[in-house]
Amino acid sequence: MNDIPLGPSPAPDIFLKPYNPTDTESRIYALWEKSGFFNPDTLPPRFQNAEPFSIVLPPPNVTGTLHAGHALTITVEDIMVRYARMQGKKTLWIPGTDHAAIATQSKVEKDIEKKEGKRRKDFTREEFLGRVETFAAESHDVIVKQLRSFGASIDWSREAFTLDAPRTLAVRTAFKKMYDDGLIYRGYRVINWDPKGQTTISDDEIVYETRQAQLYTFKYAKDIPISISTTRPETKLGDTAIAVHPSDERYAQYIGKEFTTTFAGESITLKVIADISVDPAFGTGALGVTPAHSTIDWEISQRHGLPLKQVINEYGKMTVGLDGIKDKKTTEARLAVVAWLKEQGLLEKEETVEQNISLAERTGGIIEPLPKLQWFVGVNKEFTRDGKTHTLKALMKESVASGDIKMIPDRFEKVYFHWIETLRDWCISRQIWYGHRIPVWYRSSVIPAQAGIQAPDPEIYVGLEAPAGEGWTQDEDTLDTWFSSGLWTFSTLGWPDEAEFSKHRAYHPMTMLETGRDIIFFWVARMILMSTYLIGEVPFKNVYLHGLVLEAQGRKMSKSLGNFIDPLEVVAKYGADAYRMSLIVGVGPGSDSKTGEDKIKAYKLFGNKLWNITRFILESTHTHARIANFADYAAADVALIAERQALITEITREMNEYKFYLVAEKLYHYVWHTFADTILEQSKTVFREGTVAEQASRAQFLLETLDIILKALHPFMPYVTEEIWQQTRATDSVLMVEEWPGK
RNA sequence: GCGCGAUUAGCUCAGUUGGUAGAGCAGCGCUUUUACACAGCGAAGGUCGCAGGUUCGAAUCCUGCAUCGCGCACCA
Repeated sequence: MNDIPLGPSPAPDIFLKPYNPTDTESRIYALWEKSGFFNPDTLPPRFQNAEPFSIVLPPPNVTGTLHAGHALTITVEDIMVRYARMQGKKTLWIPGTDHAAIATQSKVEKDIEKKEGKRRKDFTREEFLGRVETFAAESHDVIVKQLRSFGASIDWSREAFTLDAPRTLAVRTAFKKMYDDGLIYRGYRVINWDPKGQTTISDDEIVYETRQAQLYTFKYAKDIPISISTTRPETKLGDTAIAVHPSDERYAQYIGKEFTTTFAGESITLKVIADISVDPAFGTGALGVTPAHSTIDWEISQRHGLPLKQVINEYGKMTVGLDGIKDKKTTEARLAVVAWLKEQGLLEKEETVEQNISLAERTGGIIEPLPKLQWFVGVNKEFTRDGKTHTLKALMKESVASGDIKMIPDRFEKVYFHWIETLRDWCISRQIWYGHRIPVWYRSSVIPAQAGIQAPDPEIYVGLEAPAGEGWTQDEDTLDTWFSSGLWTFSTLGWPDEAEFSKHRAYHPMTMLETGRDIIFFWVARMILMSTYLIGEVPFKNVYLHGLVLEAQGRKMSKSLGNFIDPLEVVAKYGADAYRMSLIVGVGPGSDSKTGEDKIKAYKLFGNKLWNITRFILESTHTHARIANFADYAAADVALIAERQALITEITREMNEYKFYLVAEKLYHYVWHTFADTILEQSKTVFREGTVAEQASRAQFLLETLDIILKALHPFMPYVTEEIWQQTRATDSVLMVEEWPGK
């Protein structure tokens, strides 16, 4: 197959000009798409019975356009996919986008408020969703364009969306099964309320920020002998107990006693209880228990059967108290309560402390713990399958502990286990409109979601479609976006349609899951949960986690800082190959990296170097036909072949170990400083002064080495290598499906 | 508080199972020689965070410490 005469012209005209990525990239991507090789079903025959390699793209949020982090994701995955394909594997890479519920909705809300001064409540649910969908569609189109521009060799025929019809069926099926097994339940408890977004969020959607706060120490009343400390005096109107450590002798005499007083205008009754969660060394060693407005206190109250008293509403305003407290925001009420304490002579101490405050990741709202009726996934709830008892938490742990899932780098396994240890039930209902509506219908005189716990127990129906009969109302809430993305490895393969899923069964578990280390809990863990429970197997065999892409000074890229690099601009200026190389070289799995234009520019020059190397080889060998399996190599070339082979063996091993950062660097070094600087320079002498045999040998060596370089570099720099491949032969072969040069 | 990671040339980072340090970029000098000036050649640049220990020998293994970053927990 290598017997291809190069023809009379020394090198095609295109090589007379510097390499121009812009001219090449769209043309080459079109060639690949036309080849059908992105789709495993239309790969050449030799792939059809081969071992599969499967991977899903972490679906980008339709909240805007892709950033450098996405570019890294796509680059790493495309390297994996192209390498697997060149190894002859039947390669499937599934594209898709994520509706990203709360992220997208809050983005659209902000845009509408900024441009039109309107809020969500100024629209009907349908009108508002129309706006979100329009926005999501625009984002989607840009994202798809970006994915193509990066060179992603992804199967567009299988593109999915987390909110489309097949995925909706998957979500409802999963929900129903989990509900029937008792793993999804509805419960009234203290949740994380985001007053800004007007919704609950899960524990993982909280970010912490250290701020200074005032810690106040005071008595509730003159005749209550115990002092307590708090940074939130306004919540004390909702206190129903004082907790002390069981072995704290200072307070032993009060345990079991009850005190009633009027605190800042609100009558409160406090029972003194003993609980081991209280730290006797903190503050006064006594803790005012506010069951309705603190997760920890809620748990204490559950242990002791304490009443719950809500004094703050969904808007972060007080519902009880004196004038100046009632109907005021908590921050304002706090000062009023402190003033009242001073006035009453109850305040004993005020000190400044560092405090972590909880913020909603998406909206920045300060989390207000509130009691609410919500839907949860019970991670500790036992269920039986195949005669064995399981919990979701145990399944999640076992998947990694058993080695069925391997994490790269492996240190993340420890992080994962630690997260599981502290995992609590997952709150999955959200009071937002954009997302999967909860597939639950109620029938009663009141709508329970609005009426709270006081509502009479309604008739409940959980199913794939609305139930028959009159008077049914669907739950107003939507599901946490990660509920649908948790199903992603199999909802993209046809599940729950058995016939469809069985066609793609060989691809599941996926060979690889590649994503950012920052979503190991959000996504990786949730996929493991869903897959082990619903399919009975792990979702993937390997997890490769990459780090954050920071800008040149090591800060996170963000639009507000203005240090945001638009990947499309980078591609337009330097080409996708250069951008890909800059993201890979020197960046090991899991570690954060910095990008700067200098680095990208350096790899643009490298593309041009390869271009000129090709030109030189074509010009200096055009009188020699390519000879397959050439055997008469001169001694010097035999040595060079050995050196080349050693490199290929080494990088093949490193590719298998996912050390792409090393392979890219070594190839760069070999091409530039060994092949070009040394071998090509020396070849000039060979072609000028060597014997006919030496010249023939060298010509074959150069041609063969160029091909090997193109193959080895192809996963990293697909465009320029494919372009050279196409320009240097007359056949219609496509480099993308050539065989990797090493074993 | 618990855990993880980082600390190597001005910058960004390699350094596989321990054998007295490497690359890229930037900078400096020289060179316009017919693949490429989007280039070539050359020189310079580091007591591998600190302190101990193991070893014939440690950037590499062990212990402790420091600084930076991150995660989790706490957040009365």
